[in-house]
Amino acid sequence: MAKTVRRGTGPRGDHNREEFQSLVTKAAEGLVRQEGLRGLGMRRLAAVIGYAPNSIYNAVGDLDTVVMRVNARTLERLHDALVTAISPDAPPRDNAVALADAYLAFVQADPQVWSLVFEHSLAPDSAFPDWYAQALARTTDLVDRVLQPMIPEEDERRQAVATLWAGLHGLASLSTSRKLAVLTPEPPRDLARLLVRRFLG
Amino acid sequence: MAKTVRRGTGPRGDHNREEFQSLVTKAAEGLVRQEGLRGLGMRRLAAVIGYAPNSIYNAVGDLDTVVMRVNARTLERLHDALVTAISPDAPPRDNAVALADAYLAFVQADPQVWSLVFEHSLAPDSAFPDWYAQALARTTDLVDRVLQPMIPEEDERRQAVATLWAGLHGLASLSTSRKLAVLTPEPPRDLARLLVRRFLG
DNA sequence: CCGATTTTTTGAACGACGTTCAATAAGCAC
DNA sequence: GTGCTTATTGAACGTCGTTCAAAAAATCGG
Repeated sequence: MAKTVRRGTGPRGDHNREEFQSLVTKAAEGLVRQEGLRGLGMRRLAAVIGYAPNSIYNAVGDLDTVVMRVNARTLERLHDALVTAISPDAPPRDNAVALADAYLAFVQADPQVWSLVFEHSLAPDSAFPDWYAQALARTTDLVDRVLQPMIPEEDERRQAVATLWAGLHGLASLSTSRKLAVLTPEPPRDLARLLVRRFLG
Repeated sequence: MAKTVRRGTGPRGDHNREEFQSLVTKAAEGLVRQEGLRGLGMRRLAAVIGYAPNSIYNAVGDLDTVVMRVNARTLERLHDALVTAISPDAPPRDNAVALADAYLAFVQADPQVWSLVFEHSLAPDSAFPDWYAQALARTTDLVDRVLQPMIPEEDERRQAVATLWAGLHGLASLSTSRKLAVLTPEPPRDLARLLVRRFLG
């Protein structure tokens, strides 16, 4: 015995790089889910996964990078949730409403993690990350495809997608920060349906 | 001489309590305007106004309180900007579009300070501050009055106000975080007009 | 006008934080 | 085994928000 005692340094061999990154990301997501952005700290995160902070710096990067990774995962999860909400043979209008419903359901089920995507503001001089733009485009493309039969013209449809997307975002954002309930008792899902129906005429 | 030398303690008599609070709020607003939420720190704020951090704690409170005060001021400024945008004898539709324009112009002119209102998320267990709800209601009431001739029924109008307000917020929010330009090259003002026009039929 | 009390102001300290440095140990190629 | 790369760590640095206790100015009662 006493052979497996850690002496403090050296690789453990428990994870390869990718596994460790995933471990860090999921642990960070859990912290945010329970206590929000304020609950996510480097030392705390390291303690949760049972490593020293430096291991996170080595394999992932600083706190901003960790947040970005959580956000990337959130966008993927949102995309998956939206995909299962639409059915190819349903009327476009129904699909649009179903997308709005799924969006708000996703946000309501995981408000703190979703909020992290927008609470975290990247430095205004740094370039917009490519993977981030792509993850966003992958999701809004879903809306684009749903609207295609209703708005065949490309530019017009792109504007409609952006506007509807922003509208849903606004409803979700004000909802999670309790600024929507102050204005009206209606659940955000009803307002989202109102928005989609009125916008699509 | 040397009579006016500060020896480190005791009131200065330069400001009464209200003036000092206003001084702190405006200095904090300036810091946020230049460097965003990350640029606002207690020690830095104290240094800017030439006092010790403790004086801010004494007269105002902790950093969260300072942020709240800046946000209250921002909502007031937004309200003033919106009031001057509408004219009582214009068609309601034009006033609605004018409100949207003024909103987005305000955000574009002061994006960092405006973002602070939504970046700062209050603790989820604490009660929603009354003055905050009132400042919000004061502003959305403007929208309500503008829509009154178009949507006479009260409940329906309240929902329309909330939805439009959230939609504008979403456009502004995605715009300041550069997440809207990724989707479409149109300036947010055009999308806001699209939203208002389509929504109001 | 003076003494007591309240209010304002401060330096110093505390604990926690993000991040970096230098050292050490494990895994790996040959 | 030997040398090299990689993972891992404790300790340190500077900064931060906040609190404490003391001191000085303002205020008030007589």
